Amino acid sequence: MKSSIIKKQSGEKSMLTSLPLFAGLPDVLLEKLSEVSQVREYKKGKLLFLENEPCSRFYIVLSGWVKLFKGNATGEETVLQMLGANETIAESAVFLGVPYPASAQVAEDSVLLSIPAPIIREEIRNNGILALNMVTCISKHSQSMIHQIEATRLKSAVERVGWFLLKLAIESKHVSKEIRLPYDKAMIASFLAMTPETFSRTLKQFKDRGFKIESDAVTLPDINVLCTFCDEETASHCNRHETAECPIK
Amino acid sequence: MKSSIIKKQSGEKSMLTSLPLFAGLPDVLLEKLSEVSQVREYKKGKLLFLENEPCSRFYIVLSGWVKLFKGNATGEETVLQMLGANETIAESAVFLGVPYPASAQVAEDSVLLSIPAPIIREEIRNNGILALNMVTCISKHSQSMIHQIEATRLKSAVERVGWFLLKLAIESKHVSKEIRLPYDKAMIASFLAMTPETFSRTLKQFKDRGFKIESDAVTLPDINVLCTFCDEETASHCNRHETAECPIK
DNA sequence: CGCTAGATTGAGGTCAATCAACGGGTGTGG
DNA sequence: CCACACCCGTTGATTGACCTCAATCTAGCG
Repeated sequence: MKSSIIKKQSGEKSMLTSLPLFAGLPDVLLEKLSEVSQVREYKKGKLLFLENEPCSRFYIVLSGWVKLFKGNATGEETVLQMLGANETIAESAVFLGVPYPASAQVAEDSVLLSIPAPIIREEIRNNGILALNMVTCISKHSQSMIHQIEATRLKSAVERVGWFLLKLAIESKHVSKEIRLPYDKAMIASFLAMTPETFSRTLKQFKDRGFKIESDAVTLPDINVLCTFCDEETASHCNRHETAECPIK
Repeated sequence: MKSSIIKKQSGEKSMLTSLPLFAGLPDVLLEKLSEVSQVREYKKGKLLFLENEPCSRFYIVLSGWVKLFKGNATGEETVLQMLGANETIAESAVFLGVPYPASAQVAEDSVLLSIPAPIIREEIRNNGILALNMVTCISKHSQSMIHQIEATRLKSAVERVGWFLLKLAIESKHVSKEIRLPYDKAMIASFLAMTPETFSRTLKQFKDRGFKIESDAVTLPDINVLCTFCDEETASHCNRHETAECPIK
Protein backbone atom coordinates (compact mmCIF):
# COMPACT_ATOMS: atom_id res chain seq x y z
CA MET A 1 0.00 0.00 0.00
CA LYS A 2 3.09 2.19 0.25
CA SER A 3 3.48 4.65 -2.61
CA SER A 4 6.84 5.83 -3.77
CA ILE A 5 7.63 9.23 -5.16
CA ILE A 6 9.20 8.91 -8.56
CA LYS A 7 10.25 12.50 -8.73
CA LYS A 8 9.04 14.86 -6.11
CA GLN A 9 9.79 17.76 -8.37
CA SER A 10 9.61 16.33 -11.81
CA GLY A 11 11.30 19.30 -13.45
CA GLU A 12 10.42 17.72 -16.77
CA LYS A 13 8.64 20.20 -18.97
CA SER A 14 8.61 17.65 -21.74
CA MET A 15 6.39 15.33 -19.75
CA LEU A 16 3.88 18.08 -19.22
CA THR A 17 3.67 19.10 -22.85
CA SER A 18 2.67 15.59 -23.82
CA LEU A 19 -0.52 16.06 -21.82
CA PRO A 20 -3.45 17.57 -23.70
CA LEU A 21 -4.20 19.90 -20.82
CA PHE A 22 -0.76 21.48 -20.99
CA ALA A 23 -0.29 21.54 -24.76
CA GLY A 24 0.83 24.82 -26.26
CA LEU A 25 1.69 26.57 -23.01
CA PRO A 26 4.57 29.05 -22.83
CA ASP A 27 7.83 27.71 -21.41
CA VAL A 28 7.75 29.94 -18.35
CA LEU A 29 4.42 28.51 -17.28
CA LEU A 30 5.49 24.93 -17.96
CA GLU A 31 8.55 25.56 -15.86
CA LYS A 32 6.44 26.91 -13.05
CA LEU A 33 3.97 24.03 -13.23
CA SER A 34 6.64 21.39 -13.32
CA GLU A 35 8.15 22.84 -10.17
CA VAL A 36 4.97 22.39 -8.18
CA SER A 37 3.78 19.18 -9.76
CA GLN A 38 4.39 15.84 -8.20
CA VAL A 39 4.60 12.56 -10.08
CA ARG A 40 3.99 9.51 -7.94
CA GLU A 41 3.19 5.87 -8.24
CA TYR A 42 0.10 4.73 -6.38
CA LYS A 43 -0.85 1.18 -5.52
CA LYS A 44 -4.23 -0.32 -6.31
CA GLY A 45 -6.67 0.46 -3.53
CA LYS A 46 -5.12 3.79 -2.48
CA LEU A 47 -7.76 6.40 -1.66
CA LEU A 48 -6.95 9.74 -3.26
CA PHE A 49 -9.73 11.69 -1.61
CA LEU A 50 -13.22 11.35 -0.19
CA GLU A 51 -16.36 13.12 -1.28
CA ASN A 52 -17.03 16.42 0.48
CA GLU A 53 -13.40 16.81 1.36
CA PRO A 54 -12.00 20.20 0.47
CA CYS A 55 -10.40 20.12 -2.94
CA SER A 56 -6.71 20.29 -2.18
CA ARG A 57 -5.00 18.76 -5.19
CA PHE A 58 -5.64 18.38 -8.87
CA TYR A 59 -4.77 14.98 -10.36
CA ILE A 60 -4.02 13.77 -13.85
CA VAL A 61 -3.66 10.07 -14.68
CA LEU A 62 -0.40 9.33 -16.47
CA SER A 63 -0.92 5.58 -16.48
CA GLY A 64 -3.22 3.12 -14.76
CA TRP A 65 -6.82 3.64 -13.70
CA VAL A 66 -8.59 5.68 -11.08
CA LYS A 67 -12.23 5.20 -10.19
CA LEU A 68 -14.48 8.06 -9.18
CA PHE A 69 -17.31 6.76 -7.03
CA LYS A 70 -20.09 7.69 -4.68
CA GLY A 71 -21.53 5.87 -1.72
CA ASN A 72 -24.82 6.32 0.10
CA ALA A 73 -25.92 5.91 3.69
CA THR A 74 -26.84 2.23 3.29
CA GLY A 75 -23.34 1.37 2.13
CA GLU A 76 -24.11 0.93 -1.52
CA GLU A 77 -21.56 2.27 -3.93
CA THR A 78 -21.56 3.25 -7.57
CA VAL A 79 -18.72 4.04 -9.97
CA LEU A 80 -19.28 7.35 -11.75
CA GLN A 81 -16.23 7.38 -13.99
CA MET A 82 -13.18 5.30 -14.70
CA LEU A 83 -10.29 7.58 -15.52
CA GLY A 84 -7.38 6.38 -17.63
CA ALA A 85 -4.22 7.82 -19.15
CA ASN A 86 -4.22 11.58 -19.75
CA GLU A 87 -7.54 12.11 -18.05
CA THR A 88 -8.05 14.71 -15.36
CA ILE A 89 -9.83 13.96 -12.09
CA ALA A 90 -12.69 16.06 -10.74
CA GLU A 91 -11.45 19.05 -12.69
CA SER A 92 -14.79 20.82 -12.38
CA ALA A 93 -14.63 20.85 -8.59
CA VAL A 94 -11.00 21.95 -8.69
CA PHE A 95 -11.87 24.87 -10.88
CA LEU A 96 -14.95 25.90 -8.91
CA GLY A 97 -13.11 25.50 -5.64
CA VAL A 98 -15.89 23.41 -4.15
CA PRO A 99 -15.43 20.15 -2.22
CA TYR A 100 -14.82 16.98 -4.22
CA PRO A 101 -18.21 15.76 -5.49
CA ALA A 102 -17.22 12.10 -5.16
CA SER A 103 -14.48 9.88 -3.80
CA ALA A 104 -11.51 8.66 -5.82
CA GLN A 105 -9.61 5.42 -5.47
CA VAL A 106 -6.80 3.92 -7.48
CA ALA A 107 -8.30 0.97 -9.37
CA GLU A 108 -5.07 -0.39 -10.84
CA ASP A 109 -1.48 0.49 -9.97
CA SER A 110 -1.08 3.95 -11.42
CA VAL A 111 1.20 6.88 -11.95
CA LEU A 112 -0.46 10.19 -11.26
CA LEU A 113 0.60 13.76 -11.61
CA SER A 114 -0.80 16.14 -9.04
CA ILE A 115 -0.74 19.88 -8.53
CA PRO A 116 -2.03 21.90 -5.59
CA ALA A 117 -5.54 23.03 -6.46
CA PRO A 118 -5.02 26.74 -5.70
CA ILE A 119 -2.09 26.90 -8.11
CA ILE A 120 -3.93 25.35 -11.04
CA ARG A 121 -6.93 27.57 -10.31
CA GLU A 122 -4.73 30.63 -10.38
CA GLU A 123 -2.88 29.68 -13.54
CA ILE A 124 -6.13 29.01 -15.39
CA ARG A 125 -7.06 32.58 -14.60
CA ASN A 126 -3.71 33.91 -15.75
CA ASN A 127 -3.28 31.95 -18.95
CA GLY A 128 -5.82 31.90 -21.76
CA ILE A 129 -4.40 28.82 -23.44
CA LEU A 130 -4.58 26.81 -20.24
CA ALA A 131 -8.15 28.02 -19.76
CA LEU A 132 -9.03 26.85 -23.26
CA ASN A 133 -7.41 23.47 -22.71
CA MET A 134 -9.41 23.22 -19.52
CA VAL A 135 -12.66 23.93 -21.35
CA THR A 136 -11.77 21.18 -23.79
CA CYS A 137 -11.07 18.70 -21.00
CA ILE A 138 -14.25 19.44 -19.10
CA SER A 139 -16.29 19.48 -22.30
CA LYS A 140 -15.12 16.01 -23.19
CA HIS A 141 -15.92 14.71 -19.74
CA SER A 142 -19.26 16.40 -19.95
CA GLN A 143 -19.98 14.66 -23.25
CA SER A 144 -18.98 11.29 -21.94
CA MET A 145 -21.23 11.74 -18.92
CA ILE A 146 -24.18 12.55 -21.15
CA HIS A 147 -23.32 9.45 -23.10
CA GLN A 148 -23.18 7.47 -19.91
CA ILE A 149 -26.49 8.69 -18.51
CA GLU A 150 -28.05 7.73 -21.80
CA ALA A 151 -26.49 4.30 -21.68
CA THR A 152 -27.67 3.45 -18.20
CA ARG A 153 -31.18 4.72 -18.82
CA LEU A 154 -32.00 3.53 -22.31
CA LYS A 155 -29.98 0.36 -22.64
CA SER A 156 -30.56 -3.09 -21.20
CA ALA A 157 -27.85 -4.92 -19.29
CA VAL A 158 -26.77 -6.81 -22.42
CA GLU A 159 -26.64 -3.62 -24.44
CA ARG A 160 -24.57 -1.87 -21.79
CA VAL A 161 -22.03 -4.66 -21.71
CA GLY A 162 -21.88 -4.78 -25.51
CA TRP A 163 -21.43 -1.03 -25.60
CA PHE A 164 -18.63 -1.26 -23.04
CA LEU A 165 -16.80 -4.01 -24.90
CA LEU A 166 -17.17 -2.09 -28.13
CA LYS A 167 -15.61 1.00 -26.56
CA LEU A 168 -12.70 -1.11 -25.34
CA ALA A 169 -12.24 -2.61 -28.80
CA ILE A 170 -12.23 0.82 -30.40
CA GLU A 171 -9.81 2.31 -27.87
CA SER A 172 -7.34 -0.51 -28.32
CA LYS A 173 -6.88 0.72 -31.87
CA HIS A 174 -5.34 -2.32 -33.56
CA VAL A 175 -8.27 -4.05 -35.22
CA SER A 176 -8.14 -7.28 -33.34
CA LYS A 177 -10.39 -9.92 -31.92
CA GLU A 178 -8.67 -9.66 -28.59
CA ILE A 179 -9.87 -7.38 -25.81
CA ARG A 180 -8.49 -7.09 -22.33
CA LEU A 181 -10.73 -5.97 -19.49
CA PRO A 182 -8.70 -3.10 -18.02
CA TYR A 183 -9.84 -3.40 -14.39
CA ASP A 184 -11.79 -5.62 -12.02
CA LYS A 185 -15.10 -6.99 -13.21
CA ALA A 186 -16.87 -5.69 -10.13
CA MET A 187 -15.82 -2.18 -11.12
CA ILE A 188 -16.93 -2.60 -14.70
CA ALA A 189 -20.24 -3.85 -13.35
CA SER A 190 -20.71 -0.89 -11.04
CA PHE A 191 -19.69 1.51 -13.79
CA LEU A 192 -22.34 -0.08 -15.99
CA ALA A 193 -24.89 0.28 -13.18
CA MET A 194 -25.33 -3.42 -12.49
CA THR A 195 -24.20 -5.96 -9.89
CA PRO A 196 -21.16 -8.20 -10.40
CA GLU A 197 -23.57 -11.15 -10.62
CA THR A 198 -25.56 -9.59 -13.43
CA PHE A 199 -22.34 -8.68 -15.23
CA SER A 200 -21.11 -12.24 -14.95
CA ARG A 201 -24.38 -13.66 -16.25
CA THR A 202 -24.40 -11.15 -19.09
CA LEU A 203 -20.89 -12.12 -20.12
CA LYS A 204 -22.12 -15.68 -20.23
CA GLN A 205 -24.69 -14.64 -22.79
CA PHE A 206 -21.85 -13.34 -24.91
CA LYS A 207 -20.11 -16.70 -24.52
CA ASP A 208 -23.22 -18.28 -26.00
CA ARG A 209 -22.84 -15.97 -28.97
CA GLY A 210 -19.37 -17.31 -29.64
CA PHE A 211 -17.23 -15.06 -27.47
CA LYS A 212 -14.35 -16.67 -25.62
CA ILE A 213 -13.85 -15.31 -22.12
CA GLU A 214 -10.91 -16.31 -19.94
CA SER A 215 -10.62 -14.17 -16.83
CA ASP A 216 -9.81 -10.73 -18.26
CA ALA A 217 -9.23 -11.79 -21.86
CA VAL A 218 -12.14 -11.57 -24.26
CA THR A 219 -11.95 -12.95 -27.79
CA LEU A 220 -14.55 -11.95 -30.33
CA PRO A 221 -15.91 -14.53 -32.78
CA ASP A 222 -15.79 -11.88 -35.49
CA ILE A 223 -14.44 -8.34 -35.74
CA ASN A 224 -17.84 -6.87 -36.42
CA VAL A 225 -20.09 -8.58 -33.87
CA LEU A 226 -19.96 -5.64 -31.52
CA CYS A 227 -20.90 -3.13 -34.21
CA THR A 228 -24.59 -3.71 -33.50
CA PHE A 229 -23.99 -1.87 -30.21
CA CYS A 230 -22.55 1.19 -31.93
CA ASP A 231 -24.07 4.63 -31.84
CA GLU A 232 -23.09 7.98 -33.31
CA GLU A 233 -21.00 9.10 -30.38
CA THR A 234 -19.10 5.84 -30.18
CA ALA A 235 -18.68 5.70 -33.95
CA SER A 236 -16.99 9.07 -33.97
CA HIS A 237 -14.08 7.52 -32.08
CA CYS A 238 -13.84 4.52 -34.39
CA ASN A 239 -11.18 4.66 -37.05
CA ARG A 240 -13.35 2.61 -39.40
CA HIS A 241 -16.20 5.09 -39.12
CA GLU A 242 -17.38 6.27 -42.52
CA THR A 243 -15.03 3.94 -44.32
CA ALA A 244 -15.98 0.93 -46.42
CA GLU A 245 -15.11 -1.33 -43.49
CA CYS A 246 -17.85 0.06 -41.28
CA PRO A 247 -20.67 -2.51 -41.36
CA ILE A 248 -23.29 -0.09 -40.08
CA LYS A 249 -23.65 2.50 -42.84
CA MET B 1 -46.42 26.73 -32.77
CA LYS B 2 -45.37 29.97 -34.48
CA SER B 3 -42.57 31.73 -32.68
CA SER B 4 -42.20 35.49 -32.81
CA ILE B 5 -38.96 37.38 -32.80
CA ILE B 6 -38.89 39.84 -29.94
CA LYS B 7 -35.84 41.64 -31.19
CA LYS B 8 -33.97 40.19 -34.06
CA GLN B 9 -30.93 42.19 -33.08
CA SER B 10 -31.42 42.84 -29.43
CA GLY B 11 -28.78 45.59 -29.30
CA GLU B 12 -29.14 45.47 -25.54
CA LYS B 13 -25.80 45.05 -23.90
CA SER B 14 -27.47 45.37 -20.53
CA MET B 15 -29.42 42.19 -21.05
CA LEU B 16 -26.25 40.28 -21.81
CA THR B 17 -24.37 41.50 -18.78
CA SER B 18 -27.06 40.13 -16.52
CA LEU B 19 -26.16 36.63 -17.73
CA PRO B 20 -23.42 34.87 -15.76
CA LEU B 21 -21.76 33.75 -18.96
CA PHE B 22 -21.30 37.32 -20.16
CA ALA B 23 -20.46 38.96 -16.86
CA GLY B 24 -17.43 41.22 -16.81
CA LEU B 25 -16.84 41.30 -20.56
CA PRO B 26 -15.48 44.43 -22.24
CA ASP B 27 -18.03 46.69 -23.89
CA VAL B 28 -16.73 46.09 -27.40
CA LEU B 29 -17.30 42.38 -27.09
CA LEU B 30 -20.73 42.82 -25.56
CA GLU B 31 -21.61 45.10 -28.43
CA LYS B 32 -20.41 42.53 -30.93
CA LEU B 33 -22.26 39.69 -29.24
CA SER B 34 -25.48 41.64 -28.95
CA GLU B 35 -25.38 42.30 -32.67
CA VAL B 36 -25.33 38.63 -33.56
CA SER B 37 -27.54 37.36 -30.76
CA GLN B 38 -31.18 36.71 -31.26
CA VAL B 39 -33.80 36.80 -28.54
CA ARG B 40 -36.97 34.93 -29.38
CA GLU B 41 -40.01 33.53 -27.72
CA TYR B 42 -40.60 29.81 -28.30
CA LYS B 43 -43.82 27.92 -27.71
CA LYS B 44 -44.01 24.73 -25.68
CA GLY B 45 -43.24 21.77 -27.89
CA LYS B 46 -40.89 23.55 -30.30
CA LEU B 47 -37.91 21.42 -31.24
CA LEU B 48 -34.67 23.38 -31.05
CA PHE B 49 -32.43 20.70 -32.50
CA LEU B 50 -32.05 16.95 -32.84
CA GLU B 51 -29.21 14.78 -31.64
CA ASN B 52 -26.39 14.28 -34.15
CA GLU B 53 -27.35 17.44 -35.99
CA PRO B 54 -24.41 19.74 -36.62
CA CYS B 55 -24.12 22.27 -33.85
CA SER B 56 -25.26 25.49 -35.50
CA ARG B 57 -26.44 27.70 -32.67
CA PHE B 58 -25.69 28.22 -29.03
CA TYR B 59 -28.73 28.78 -26.79
CA ILE B 60 -29.21 30.35 -23.38
CA VAL B 61 -32.51 30.14 -21.52
CA LEU B 62 -33.73 33.59 -20.44
CA SER B 63 -37.04 32.32 -19.10
CA GLY B 64 -39.05 29.13 -19.31
CA TRP B 65 -37.76 25.58 -19.57
CA VAL B 66 -36.00 23.52 -22.20
CA LYS B 67 -35.58 19.77 -21.97
CA LEU B 68 -32.52 17.99 -23.26
CA PHE B 69 -33.40 14.42 -24.11
CA LYS B 70 -32.29 11.28 -25.88
CA GLY B 71 -34.26 8.61 -27.65
CA ASN B 72 -33.32 5.09 -28.66
CA ALA B 73 -34.27 2.84 -31.53
CA THR B 74 -37.28 1.34 -29.75
CA GLY B 75 -38.84 4.76 -29.29
CA GLU B 76 -38.11 5.12 -25.59
CA GLU B 77 -37.04 8.54 -24.45
CA THR B 78 -35.24 9.92 -21.43
CA VAL B 79 -34.77 13.48 -20.21
CA LEU B 80 -31.12 14.23 -19.50
CA GLN B 81 -31.43 17.77 -18.23
CA MET B 82 -34.09 20.37 -17.64
CA LEU B 83 -32.64 23.79 -18.33
CA GLY B 84 -34.10 26.90 -16.75
CA ALA B 85 -33.33 30.63 -16.58
CA ASN B 86 -29.69 31.60 -17.24
CA GLU B 87 -28.64 28.09 -18.17
CA THR B 88 -26.76 27.31 -21.35
CA ILE B 89 -27.73 24.46 -23.64
CA ALA B 90 -25.27 21.84 -24.87
CA GLU B 91 -22.38 24.24 -24.34
CA SER B 92 -19.82 21.44 -24.37
CA ALA B 93 -20.79 20.38 -27.89
CA VAL B 94 -20.84 23.98 -29.06
CA PHE B 95 -17.34 24.50 -27.77
CA LEU B 96 -15.95 21.26 -29.15
CA GLY B 97 -17.69 21.82 -32.48
CA VAL B 98 -19.15 18.33 -32.47
CA PRO B 99 -22.77 17.42 -33.28
CA TYR B 100 -25.38 17.96 -30.58
CA PRO B 101 -25.19 14.99 -28.20
CA ALA B 102 -28.95 15.02 -27.57
CA SER B 103 -32.15 16.63 -28.76
CA ALA B 104 -33.66 19.76 -27.25
CA GLN B 105 -37.30 20.71 -27.00
CA VAL B 106 -39.04 23.64 -25.35
CA ALA B 107 -40.84 22.23 -22.31
CA GLU B 108 -42.68 25.41 -21.30
CA ASP B 109 -43.17 28.63 -23.26
CA SER B 110 -39.73 30.19 -23.15
CA VAL B 111 -37.59 33.09 -24.17
CA LEU B 112 -34.21 32.03 -25.47
CA LEU B 113 -31.13 33.88 -26.57
CA SER B 114 -29.16 32.28 -29.34
CA ILE B 115 -25.85 32.95 -31.02
CA PRO B 116 -24.33 31.23 -34.07
CA ALA B 117 -22.03 28.52 -32.76
CA PRO B 118 -18.94 29.55 -34.80
CA ILE B 119 -19.09 33.06 -33.36
CA ILE B 120 -19.24 32.00 -29.74
CA ARG B 121 -16.47 29.47 -30.38
CA GLU B 122 -14.29 32.18 -31.85
CA GLU B 123 -14.94 34.70 -29.08
CA ILE B 124 -14.14 32.16 -26.40
CA ARG B 125 -10.75 31.82 -28.03
CA ASN B 126 -10.27 35.57 -28.24
CA ASN B 127 -11.38 36.57 -24.79
CA GLY B 128 -10.00 35.11 -21.58
CA ILE B 129 -12.84 36.31 -19.40
CA LEU B 130 -15.41 34.68 -21.63
CA ALA B 131 -13.36 31.50 -21.58
CA LEU B 132 -13.31 31.56 -17.78
CA ASN B 133 -17.05 32.16 -17.60
CA MET B 134 -17.47 29.24 -19.93
CA VAL B 135 -15.38 26.98 -17.69
CA THR B 136 -17.60 28.01 -14.80
CA CYS B 137 -20.78 27.22 -16.72
CA ILE B 138 -19.61 23.84 -17.92
CA SER B 139 -18.17 22.99 -14.52
CA LYS B 140 -21.49 23.63 -12.86
CA HIS B 141 -23.31 21.50 -15.39
CA SER B 142 -20.71 18.83 -14.91
CA GLN B 143 -21.28 18.88 -11.16
CA SER B 144 -25.02 18.67 -11.54
CA MET B 145 -24.68 15.71 -13.89
CA ILE B 146 -22.50 13.88 -11.38
CA HIS B 147 -25.13 14.65 -8.80
CA GLN B 148 -27.79 13.33 -11.11
CA ILE B 149 -26.03 10.08 -11.96
CA GLU B 150 -25.63 9.50 -8.26
CA ALA B 151 -29.32 10.18 -7.65
CA THR B 152 -30.60 7.79 -10.26
CA ARG B 153 -28.23 5.02 -9.26
CA LEU B 154 -28.21 5.14 -5.50
CA LYS B 155 -31.65 6.44 -4.66
CA SER B 156 -35.01 4.70 -4.71
CA ALA B 157 -37.98 6.19 -6.53
CA VAL B 158 -39.28 7.80 -3.33
CA GLU B 159 -35.88 9.27 -2.56
CA ARG B 160 -35.54 10.67 -6.06
CA VAL B 161 -38.91 12.40 -5.84
CA GLY B 162 -38.12 13.73 -2.35
CA TRP B 163 -34.78 14.98 -3.62
CA PHE B 164 -36.43 16.68 -6.57
CA LEU B 165 -39.08 18.38 -4.41
CA LEU B 166 -36.38 19.50 -2.00
CA LYS B 167 -34.39 21.07 -4.82
CA LEU B 168 -37.51 22.92 -5.97
CA ALA B 169 -38.17 24.13 -2.45
CA ILE B 170 -34.60 25.40 -2.09
CA GLU B 171 -34.59 27.11 -5.49
CA SER B 172 -37.82 28.93 -4.78
CA LYS B 173 -35.93 30.78 -2.05
CA HIS B 174 -38.78 32.14 0.10
CA VAL B 175 -39.09 29.61 2.90
CA SER B 176 -42.59 28.43 2.19
CA LYS B 177 -44.68 25.35 2.32
CA GLU B 178 -45.79 25.88 -1.25
CA ILE B 179 -44.01 24.34 -4.22
CA ARG B 180 -45.01 24.54 -7.83
CA LEU B 181 -44.01 21.79 -10.23
CA PRO B 182 -42.34 23.79 -12.98
CA TYR B 183 -43.19 21.51 -15.92
CA ASP B 184 -45.24 18.47 -16.90
CA LYS B 185 -45.23 15.51 -14.55
CA ALA B 186 -44.27 13.16 -17.36
CA MET B 187 -41.09 15.19 -17.85
CA ILE B 188 -40.25 15.23 -14.18
CA ALA B 189 -40.76 11.48 -14.18
CA SER B 190 -38.45 10.93 -17.13
CA PHE B 191 -35.86 13.27 -15.64
CA LEU B 192 -35.99 11.21 -12.47
CA ALA B 193 -35.60 8.01 -14.50
CA MET B 194 -39.05 6.60 -13.84
CA THR B 195 -42.37 6.23 -15.66
CA PRO B 196 -45.25 8.69 -15.22
CA GLU B 197 -47.16 5.91 -13.47
CA THR B 198 -44.44 5.38 -10.91
CA PHE B 199 -44.12 9.11 -10.36
CA SER B 200 -47.85 9.40 -9.76
CA ARG B 201 -47.83 6.53 -7.30
CA THR B 202 -44.82 7.96 -5.53
CA LEU B 203 -46.50 11.34 -5.14
CA LYS B 204 -49.40 9.50 -3.57
CA GLN B 205 -47.02 8.19 -0.93
CA PHE B 206 -46.15 11.77 -0.12
CA LYS B 207 -49.87 12.53 0.21
CA ASP B 208 -50.05 9.81 2.83
CA ARG B 209 -47.26 11.60 4.68
CA GLY B 210 -49.38 14.75 4.88
CA PHE B 211 -48.48 16.49 1.62
CA LYS B 212 -51.30 18.20 -0.25
CA ILE B 213 -51.05 17.79 -4.00
CA GLU B 214 -53.40 19.58 -6.40
CA SER B 215 -52.26 19.29 -10.02
CA ASP B 216 -48.97 21.22 -10.03
CA ALA B 217 -49.25 22.72 -6.54
CA VAL B 218 -47.58 20.87 -3.70
CA THR B 219 -48.03 21.90 -0.08
CA LEU B 220 -45.71 20.54 2.58
CA PRO B 221 -47.07 19.54 5.98
CA ASP B 222 -43.99 21.11 7.57
CA ILE B 223 -41.08 23.20 6.31
CA ASN B 224 -38.54 20.57 7.28
CA VAL B 225 -40.09 17.31 6.07
CA LEU B 226 -37.98 17.28 2.93
CA CYS B 227 -34.74 17.83 4.80
CA THR B 228 -34.35 14.08 5.25
CA PHE B 229 -33.64 13.94 1.52
CA CYS B 230 -30.83 16.47 1.73
CA ASP B 231 -27.20 15.76 0.91
CA GLU B 232 -24.05 17.85 0.93
CA GLU B 233 -24.37 19.08 -2.62
CA THR B 234 -28.00 20.06 -2.22
CA ALA B 235 -27.33 21.64 1.17
CA SER B 236 -24.71 23.94 -0.31
CA HIS B 237 -27.49 25.66 -2.27
CA CYS B 238 -29.76 26.01 0.74
CA ASN B 239 -29.75 29.35 2.49
CA ARG B 240 -30.42 27.68 5.82
CA HIS B 241 -27.35 25.48 5.47
CA GLU B 242 -25.07 25.76 8.49
CA THR B 243 -27.49 28.02 10.31
CA ALA B 244 -29.45 27.19 13.45
CA GLU B 245 -32.51 26.57 11.29
CA CYS B 246 -30.97 23.61 9.50
CA PRO B 247 -32.49 20.49 11.09
CA ILE B 248 -29.78 18.20 9.79
CA LYS B 249 -26.69 19.44 11.67
C1' DC C 1 -0.94 -26.04 1.45
C1' DG C 2 -4.50 -23.30 3.26
C1' DC C 3 -5.98 -18.65 2.91
C1' DT C 4 -8.27 -14.87 0.81
C1' DA C 5 -10.28 -11.98 -2.78
C1' DG C 6 -12.57 -12.15 -6.92
C1' DA C 7 -15.70 -14.39 -9.81
C1' DT C 8 -19.42 -17.63 -10.80
C1' DT C 9 -23.76 -20.05 -10.20
C1' DG C 10 -28.36 -20.97 -8.32
C1' DA C 11 -32.80 -19.87 -6.07
C1' DG C 12 -35.88 -16.67 -4.67
C1' DG C 13 -37.65 -12.02 -4.04
C1' DT C 14 -38.80 -7.22 -5.36
C1' DC C 15 -39.18 -2.84 -7.26
C1' DA C 16 -40.56 -0.57 -10.86
C1' DA C 17 -42.15 -1.26 -15.80
C1' DT C 18 -45.81 -2.65 -18.69
C1' DC C 19 -50.41 -3.10 -20.21
C1' DA C 20 -54.90 -1.58 -19.92
C1' DA C 21 -58.79 1.02 -18.43
C1' DC C 22 -60.68 5.14 -16.62
C1' DG C 23 -61.39 10.15 -15.08
C1' DG C 24 -61.33 14.89 -15.41
C1' DG C 25 -60.06 19.14 -17.39
C1' DT C 26 -59.63 21.88 -21.74
C1' DG C 27 -60.53 23.25 -26.24
C1' DT C 28 -63.16 22.96 -30.49
C1' DG C 29 -66.91 22.94 -33.44
C1' DG C 30 -71.70 22.53 -34.28
C1' DC D 1 -73.98 26.32 -24.72
C1' DC D 2 -73.37 21.61 -25.02
C1' DA D 3 -71.23 17.32 -27.09
C1' DC D 4 -67.33 15.38 -28.31
C1' DA D 5 -62.57 14.42 -28.57
C1' DC D 6 -58.20 14.62 -26.76
C1' DC D 7 -54.55 14.90 -23.61
C1' DC D 8 -52.68 14.25 -19.19
C1' DG D 9 -52.70 12.05 -15.18
C1' DT D 10 -54.33 8.40 -12.23
C1' DT D 11 -55.36 3.73 -10.79
C1' DG D 12 -55.32 -1.40 -10.95
C1' DA D 13 -53.36 -5.93 -12.20
C1' DT D 14 -49.61 -8.36 -13.86
C1' DT D 15 -45.01 -9.16 -15.49
C1' DG D 16 -40.23 -9.36 -15.69
C1' DA D 17 -35.49 -7.75 -15.42
C1' DC D 18 -32.43 -7.28 -12.21
C1' DC D 19 -31.12 -7.61 -7.27
C1' DT D 20 -30.27 -10.21 -3.01
C1' DC D 21 -28.58 -13.80 -0.49
C1' DA D 22 -25.94 -17.74 -0.10
C1' DA D 23 -23.10 -21.48 -1.70
C1' DT D 24 -19.32 -22.79 -4.57
C1' DC D 25 -15.39 -22.25 -7.42
C1' DT D 26 -10.91 -20.40 -8.94
C1' DA D 27 -6.50 -18.26 -8.89
C1' DG D 28 -2.90 -15.98 -6.76
C1' DC D 29 0.17 -15.87 -2.75
C1' DG D 30 2.47 -16.10 1.65
